[in-house]
Amino acid sequence: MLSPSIKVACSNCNLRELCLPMGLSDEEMDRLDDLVAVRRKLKRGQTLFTNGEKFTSLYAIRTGFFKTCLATEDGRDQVTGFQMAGEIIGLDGIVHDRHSCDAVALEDAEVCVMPFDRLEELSREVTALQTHVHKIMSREIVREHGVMLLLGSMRAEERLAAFLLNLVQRLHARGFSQSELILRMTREEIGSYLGLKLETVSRTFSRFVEEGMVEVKQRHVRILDTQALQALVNSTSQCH
Amino acid sequence: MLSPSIKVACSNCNLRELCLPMGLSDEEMDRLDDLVAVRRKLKRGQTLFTNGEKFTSLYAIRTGFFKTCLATEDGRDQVTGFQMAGEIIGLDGIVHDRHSCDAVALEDAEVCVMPFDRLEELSREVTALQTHVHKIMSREIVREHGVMLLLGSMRAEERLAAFLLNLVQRLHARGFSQSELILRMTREEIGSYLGLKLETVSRTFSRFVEEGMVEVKQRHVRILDTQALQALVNSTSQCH
DNA sequence: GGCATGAATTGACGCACATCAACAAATACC
DNA sequence: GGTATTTGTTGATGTGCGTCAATTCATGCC
Repeated sequence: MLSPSIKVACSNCNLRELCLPMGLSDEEMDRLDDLVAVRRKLKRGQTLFTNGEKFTSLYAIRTGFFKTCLATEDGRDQVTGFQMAGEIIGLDGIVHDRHSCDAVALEDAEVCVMPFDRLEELSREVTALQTHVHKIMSREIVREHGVMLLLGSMRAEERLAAFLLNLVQRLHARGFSQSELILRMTREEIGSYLGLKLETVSRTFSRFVEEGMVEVKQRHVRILDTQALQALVNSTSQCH
Repeated sequence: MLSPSIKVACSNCNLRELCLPMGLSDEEMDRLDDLVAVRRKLKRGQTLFTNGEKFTSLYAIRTGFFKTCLATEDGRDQVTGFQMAGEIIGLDGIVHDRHSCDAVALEDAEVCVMPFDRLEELSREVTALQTHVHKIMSREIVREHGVMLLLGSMRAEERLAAFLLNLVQRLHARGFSQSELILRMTREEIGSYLGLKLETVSRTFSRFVEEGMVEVKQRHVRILDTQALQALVNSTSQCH
């Protein structure tokens, strides 16, 4: 717990090396602090924004875990990503000034609200910020390329292995374990993200357990053999 | 053919309503013209950039048709997009200062080379340009969301229908027919993009023909029943 | 604390798409 | 202009994952 006397600001946020203020000078960071006027707390299950809603701000996740998902009229529901502390959501809204997906908190969360017009204004003056905003958007594009590869050409085992490795890697960058993680999402949500049915996700987990690659107790996962998972991911070659 | 006396510039490019200079004043457009120092011609099959190559510029397609694709060590090859005149490619390179995919000309093509550092510089001064760059990146993110939905939850017929409709819609915005198009890519490339094998693409085309929805003669496609294709796309609901 | 509800697991079965293969058509290349 | 190569079509067969269903296990709620 932060003592109430310590200002909640980018400059003393422990995510500053991962989040927007990465690489900014003290003075520049102060200006970014001013911009982040509001923080918003969400309970598990609440939506940060929804499809069709007017776009005003990007959101930097301070704590908690989100999913973004696309729901179509005909009842399809595709999870397009899972986001954790230090990551930025809302980029989808920029094109049409409306959000084109839903962002839902998968656990109690807090976000920094960054009004986009002010962010554009500031990034016209602070080159490092401009660069960083561009990189964040580009990173998202590249990430989605990876998901397309996964959805387009991987088998269930490969998809789940890639998913787990990606999660631990990101958690590790945030100071968590390289081998243990708690899934914040259901099997169904994992399945939606990976283009699989929840039963297939469950079965694939079980197969990983049988083969001694992971331990799974509900949402608690311990990775026992990272190498084996990694081998699974880059190896369609061996399978035929 | 342009007479040699007419300067090749954004200000008299017939794509200016679709490309970067959209919504810029004359003076601003002149400044963008200066930035586009080089144009580059490519023969069919040539690559504009490849995975790992140093990132320097974004490219605006003047003429021709491209695919971007991701090739992994283990021989997988995922087409991540098809791009036509007026569209911008190279955004993937911004994050790591290296391109993370290949861009290949599917027919003879010409692109405007836009050095990214100069583009950043100019977009710090020209607000409309800054906005537009952001929108272009956001649009790409949203497009990829759509592809994820397609790959994650659609059946072969739905995927191909969505693909065809998307293509004609974009071609139509460029002044081409709403119902006729020439595919610049092979069945295999379509399949890669849609997460299907080329045989499945071929069979699905044949089924569309049987049902009178399209005419297909090799790469020449005529859409006979847009409604039916559209109905296919948004209707998992009916299929179970 | 017990009941209700949602989440996860596991099995049996079916199907959409992949795979393998043969052939036809178009295009590229001497 | 004829041959080689690439691209596309179609059929037969296989299989990975989806579907349906039953059961167990958590979690939340009076």
